Amino acid sequence: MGTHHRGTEEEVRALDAYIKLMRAANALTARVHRHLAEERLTISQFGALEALYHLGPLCQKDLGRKLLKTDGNITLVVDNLEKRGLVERRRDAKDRRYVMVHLSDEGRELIRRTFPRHVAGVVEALSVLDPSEQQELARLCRIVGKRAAD
Amino acid sequence: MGTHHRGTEEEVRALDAYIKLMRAANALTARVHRHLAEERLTISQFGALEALYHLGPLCQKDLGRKLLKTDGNITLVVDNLEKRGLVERRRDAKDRRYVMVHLSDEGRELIRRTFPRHVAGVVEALSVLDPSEQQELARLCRIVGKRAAD
DNA sequence: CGCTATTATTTCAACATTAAACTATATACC
DNA sequence: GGTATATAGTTTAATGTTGAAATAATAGCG
Repeated sequence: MGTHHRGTEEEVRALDAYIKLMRAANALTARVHRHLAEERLTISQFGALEALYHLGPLCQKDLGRKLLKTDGNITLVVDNLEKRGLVERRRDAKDRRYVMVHLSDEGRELIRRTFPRHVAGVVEALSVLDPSEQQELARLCRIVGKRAAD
Repeated sequence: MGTHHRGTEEEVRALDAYIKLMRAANALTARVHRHLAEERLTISQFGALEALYHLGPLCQKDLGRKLLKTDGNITLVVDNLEKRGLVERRRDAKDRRYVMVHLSDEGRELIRRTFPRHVAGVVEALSVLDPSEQQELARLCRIVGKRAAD
């Protein structure tokens, strides 16, 4: 087991699952990032572009909700995407608190080109599990994630 | 399912598992960090202290291998722990390339006090799964992590 | 022995991330 | 209508994170 802790069975079991889950997440993140690095995209930038691509223009608050990130973080990520001309900020005329983030043509083209490779990478990484195992993994993670989130 | 992508069954299944795994890892990380924040410890700092506590003094390279982090990262994390007096750097006399990192008395006391609460938090977060589910989650994550790592 | 390759660590630039303080705008309600 | 409250976004300080370049020390080998 992946832990050096001497504890009850319950503790060792929970710690082992925890560590394995974290390592799997880290390893997957690193692998996915390898793809993205070729386009000089970070994972956060890719996540933002993908959300805008699939959901259409979003205000920064909603973007943060989708990506589970803080306001300040979204400000920076959008800053960096804007610098590269991949997205455009448009202040909402009706409620001037909101900043709607739109994909630029270049951003749309980039995410359209990049997304299939991302999908292929994820499929490949998870192909070590058969379909029912993938579904079981998703089910267990959903339960754990839901509990941990509250 | 957690994805808006229109693709083959295989793709949707893999993406769903991927997203659920990432969200579970994020949520668990945030929850664990809540505990640690009370002691003004980051997750990385806690990880380093824990490794030193359970494995004894390590050089920074080995610490990085345990925590799956880069050399430069370890330098910074150890810097911050050292500033707080929780660890001590000792240059190896035989091979002066190595810096051995030792827990200070204060660091040992802190991790001894903190670790049980960490364990309790992990046990609590995973208690939504029964024992066999936890083991299955660990098994699936181990497989995915191993593949993704190479 | 002396040169080369390897290994451990540090430094640096760029980006991520959070929490907290702050600004700007809009809403609610008396 | 004016004031309190809530919401969106920005800024700042601290830490993390990587990848690449730079340092320092050792090991291998002709």
